[in-house]
Amino acid sequence: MDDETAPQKGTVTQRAIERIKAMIGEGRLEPGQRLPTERDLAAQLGISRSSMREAIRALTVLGVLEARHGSGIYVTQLEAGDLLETFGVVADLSRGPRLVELLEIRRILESTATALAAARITPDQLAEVEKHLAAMNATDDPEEILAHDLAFHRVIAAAAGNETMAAILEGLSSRTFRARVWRGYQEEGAFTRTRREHAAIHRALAAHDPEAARAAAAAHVGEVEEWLRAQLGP
Amino acid sequence: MDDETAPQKGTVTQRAIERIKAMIGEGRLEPGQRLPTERDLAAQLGISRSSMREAIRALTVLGVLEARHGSGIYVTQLEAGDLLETFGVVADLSRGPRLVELLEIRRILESTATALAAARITPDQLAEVEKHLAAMNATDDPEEILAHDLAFHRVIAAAAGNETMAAILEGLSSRTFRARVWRGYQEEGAFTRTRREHAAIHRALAAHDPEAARAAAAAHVGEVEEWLRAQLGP
DNA sequence: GACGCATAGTGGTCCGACCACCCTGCTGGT
DNA sequence: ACCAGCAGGGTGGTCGGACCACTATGCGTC
Repeated sequence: MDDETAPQKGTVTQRAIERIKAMIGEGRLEPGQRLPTERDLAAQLGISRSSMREAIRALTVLGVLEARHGSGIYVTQLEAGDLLETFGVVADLSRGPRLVELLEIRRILESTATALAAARITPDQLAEVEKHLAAMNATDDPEEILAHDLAFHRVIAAAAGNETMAAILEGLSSRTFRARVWRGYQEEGAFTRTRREHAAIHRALAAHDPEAARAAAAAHVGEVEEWLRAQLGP
Repeated sequence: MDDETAPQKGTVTQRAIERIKAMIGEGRLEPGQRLPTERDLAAQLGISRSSMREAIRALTVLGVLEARHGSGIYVTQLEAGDLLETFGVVADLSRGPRLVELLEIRRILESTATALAAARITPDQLAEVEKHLAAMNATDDPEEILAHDLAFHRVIAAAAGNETMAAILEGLSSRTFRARVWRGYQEEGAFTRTRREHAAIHRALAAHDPEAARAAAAAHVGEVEEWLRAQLGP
């Protein structure tokens, strides 16, 4: 075995990325822990600081590491939000048929999350849902409506009790993604329908009726899905 | 307005990443297209080649760009597989309660995908499912069983017709993730139960019975989920 | 004891050089 | 005329060093 001198697979930067990921996976680096300096890390792996910086940058955008200027490099808490932020990138760069696929996934997850929320939601959380519902119906500013719409679903996802699912749904509802689809959808006077659907979701949540919540959420997303499918069609 | 000279938000590298992402989002860079050279790009944005390289590396690990040594930098096809490869990183670095959450998501998506597959699967695809099913039952080598198990579900996900969902499920079944959970699960003699569940899924697919397929797949993943939940509990 | 400043250490940026690889076009032969 | 082989230029990959911007620590001062 000569793994001592020449592994030599791929670029050095890629190898550095794998090495650091492995350290975290093996538990040698705990969440929140501070890493050695860039210079030390580069020396340890026998590569230049430039290459090490590229590796660190890559792991930073993946949400695994966090660099604090003047302080050091730290492992993130490795929570769902940290790691799944990149999911929003997928939504932002997707177009055409893939947008429909993403909405289909959102429909599946959102309906399940809403059903779970119906069973588990607390009075406080329900009050917050109602707050955003009221705010959404009290204004005509599309920006404000969109913001409260996002918050409405975010609270519900949080109430479902699965942080990972909430993070994914957050990515699937990222500002640019929603804005792109919402614009055209709302231009067709879908406001009243949207309000009716939101009211139905809220009713199911308040009644703690999971099946009704699932149906209402699925219909809510499904409406947009159908509209988008028609847009892309002939 | 002085956005001409000093946007100055975040690091220059971060800004470069956003700029390139924006170019793709606005359609100024098409999938498969070749970018200017690192040196030219750096000059265009007024930054050093080092910083530009970090930005490119970051977008490379995100699956947005692809660098070919000696040839140039290209935009990927931006397909689900390219962009969601990073989803596997999440699965690899997750532990404890988050593993259960990931399995819960996999149960939801896998059951839906299997139901869709039951309605849409072609004879050819069904034959491939049977091939892996037979191969899985014909050996005792855990490695081989795992490989055919993965392929079994991969074919089903593909038959569901949603490439994005298939890519996510692929990430949720990545080698290291499955290996870590499967090892302990199978050590408890779950082989026969797994085989029975796989047979049930195949039966539902062959009968083109979506509801039966959904139930069988949900039970299949749910078994592992329950086992893992028990492992983590007291 | 609390405040403020000097200082060492860290990540952020830039530069210039060289290497490894790919592609093209030319050259030489058949 | 055609094709194989080679040589060159262009590209990403790596390296080393220098300097800047920011943070945190500790010491001195009040």
